Amino acid sequence: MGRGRVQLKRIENKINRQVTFSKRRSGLLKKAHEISVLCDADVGLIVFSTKGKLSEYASDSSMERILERYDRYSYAEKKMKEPDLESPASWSLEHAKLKARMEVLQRNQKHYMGDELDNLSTRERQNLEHPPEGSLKHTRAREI
Amino acid sequence: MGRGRVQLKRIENKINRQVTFSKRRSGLLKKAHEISVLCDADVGLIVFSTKGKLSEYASDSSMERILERYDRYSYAEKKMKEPDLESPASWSLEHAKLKARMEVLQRNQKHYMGDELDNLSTRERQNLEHPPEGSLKHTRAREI
DNA sequence: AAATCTATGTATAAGGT
DNA sequence: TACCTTATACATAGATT
Repeated sequence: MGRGRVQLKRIENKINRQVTFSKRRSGLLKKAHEISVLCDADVGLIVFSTKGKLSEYASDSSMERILERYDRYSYAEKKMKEPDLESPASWSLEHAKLKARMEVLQRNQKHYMGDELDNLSTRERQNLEHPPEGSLKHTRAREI
Repeated sequence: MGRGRVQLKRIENKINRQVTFSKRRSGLLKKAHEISVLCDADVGLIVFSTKGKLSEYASDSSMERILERYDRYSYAEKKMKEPDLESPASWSLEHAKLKARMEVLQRNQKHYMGDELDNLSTRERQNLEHPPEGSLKHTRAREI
């Protein structure tokens, strides 16, 4: 592209790497959007820069919903292939991965439900249990 | 691209849409890979076709790890912005999303731990509790 | 670091096999 | 259906500001 071929290997010059990242990231996000619109595809794209900054794109549905769909699909796929009971080692690896992810989510929950819940007024707690009309609508907007 | 401009709207012709999807998907996956290598970025890409078929790309680290990182980042970001205690409605929306995702993961866990655990031999159960050396190494290969 | 400018390399829309 | 071909649109490396 541009004035010269590109070797598919890490760009060592820090400046060039950053510039190229910025250019290509926008190109990638654009293409992700295009395929989602043109082809009616559900797309989720997550990009962490070297420095750890997050960029993301999610079609129509939110990233949250796409990741849920991904989880469900991955699970269904596993069922299809019939869990490999012959190799409990690799099986327990899958389990460990799931568990690790669970723990992250649980930690989040705990913070929300525990620590921060203490700061909420009684009224706010009631809203948690019985959310005002409309506040959850988005969550159900599109079944997959 | 190609022999004519492209309107950014859903391709109505089913055949063309499928063909374009196939071409663009491979282009998108390629670009995702390129930016990850050239710019040392951590990339996760999830694409569901109209028919619901999944395609995915994940750099070095596995998709599982990228999604964990995404969860952690999202959570940290939320903390930075300081939970908006003034609007419990939107707050409970976030909570509902998290909870929904938890439930998917919990369902997966349950299937693994419940139904299918019954089919494992005693030896295999022991491996679950005390996995053989090396079986979990991959999970810790790269801290973020 | 972001914005603009171009020469050049790529992706891909149509069409063909 | 999937793989070629080719004309054209697009993306982008490198340079400049």
